[in-house]
Amino acid sequence: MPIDTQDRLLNAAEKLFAEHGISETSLRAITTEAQANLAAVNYHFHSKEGLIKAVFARRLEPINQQRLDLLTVAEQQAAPNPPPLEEIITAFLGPALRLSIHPEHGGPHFMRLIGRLFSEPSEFKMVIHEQFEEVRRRFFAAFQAVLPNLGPEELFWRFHFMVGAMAHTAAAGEILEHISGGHCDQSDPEATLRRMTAFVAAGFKADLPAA
Amino acid sequence: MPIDTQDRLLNAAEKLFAEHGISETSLRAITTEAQANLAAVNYHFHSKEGLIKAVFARRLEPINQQRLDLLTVAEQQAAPNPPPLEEIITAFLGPALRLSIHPEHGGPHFMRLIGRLFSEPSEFKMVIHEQFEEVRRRFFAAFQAVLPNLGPEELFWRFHFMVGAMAHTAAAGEILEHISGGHCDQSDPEATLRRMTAFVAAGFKADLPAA
DNA sequence: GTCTATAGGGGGATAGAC
DNA sequence: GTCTATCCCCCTATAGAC
Repeated sequence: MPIDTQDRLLNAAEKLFAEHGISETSLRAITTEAQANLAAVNYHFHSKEGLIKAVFARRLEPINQQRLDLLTVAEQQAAPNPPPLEEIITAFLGPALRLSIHPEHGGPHFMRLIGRLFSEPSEFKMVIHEQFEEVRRRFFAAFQAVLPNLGPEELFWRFHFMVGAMAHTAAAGEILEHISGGHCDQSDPEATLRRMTAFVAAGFKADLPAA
Repeated sequence: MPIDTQDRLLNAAEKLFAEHGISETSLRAITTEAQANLAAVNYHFHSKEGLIKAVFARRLEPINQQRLDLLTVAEQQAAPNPPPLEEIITAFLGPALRLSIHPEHGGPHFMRLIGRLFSEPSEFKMVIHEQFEEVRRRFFAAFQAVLPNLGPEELFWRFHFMVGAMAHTAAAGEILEHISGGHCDQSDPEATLRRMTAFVAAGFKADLPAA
């Protein structure tokens, strides 16, 4: 069955935004890729900005919902204790890292987009940060529960470092394989998830640096 | 003494690129900010692309040179043993994180630019990756020497995670203070360096994840 | 070296026919 | 809902006077 024009536009925009950047992608390029008419974007999304927001909204909500669900399950299983650190980290990183093997949820294209998102100019970021509000709050509380010896400042920094490792990996795309001389294989997201979780968990558990 | 037109253009471009993004910044905005004529960019740098490359070249070479120098010193001090892990990490992260307090070397503007660089579209990245070639090679070897139990694949991934934490922090700018509710203070780069080093060093030393 | 003026192209958005 | 045609703006780059 054929895909709706609206979805073809979203798919084309997602792909081209990820490959060339948002500002670098013209509506003309998008409508050509989607085999739609130039005016279709304005009809369906009112403007380029409307299209951009729609591209992100379509994917972000499910990912963040999945994160919250996984965290909830982990918390219920461990109750009344807090869930182990590694499980919290996996609940956060997993849904994002697994994107690459779910073409029906954007696959590698959206993964690169989301990785790049964090370093976009501030105008774009503001819209998106609201989407992460609840996720940040819930996970922050979960981290505090298993790491009671870390103050909020230190904890926030470590959370930030984790997001950096994740975003950088997501944004890297196939480039990573090239610069590593073939050492880094991204085709298995579960393997990447295990590596990243091990690294990040150790970082969270690190001794406080000497002041 | 007044500053050269060429430098005013580089400074203006650096600032505006960091604030709004490269593609989003027009030569008109740059020449206005620099109080120079529109044609000046083409006269001094031949094209917008020439200006972009000049903006990066001016700052990247000194940073990477400093990294190599710090690594060399650490290696000489520790010889014939490899330098401790923390010193290698500090040699890599320090020159980048300290940028923010050196206005004469671009300060916070270039810091945000360099952080964003890694997630720019591939066209920009290719030019830049060559600049990092030697740094990557030397540091990779240094890491291998102190962490002989890690295979090249695992080591490359951890190197990658470290770069992610650094780039994400650099790109975040003042946003970080807002979203952390004031918890994260970026005004002291040495404190950030200590935090990041502690986190990353623990990550490097983490046990291998179960396959 | 620095300016004005302009060429020449591409962009987003919209009106109005179908 | 979809198309064509077009408006109007802003962009980069350059020619040529000073």
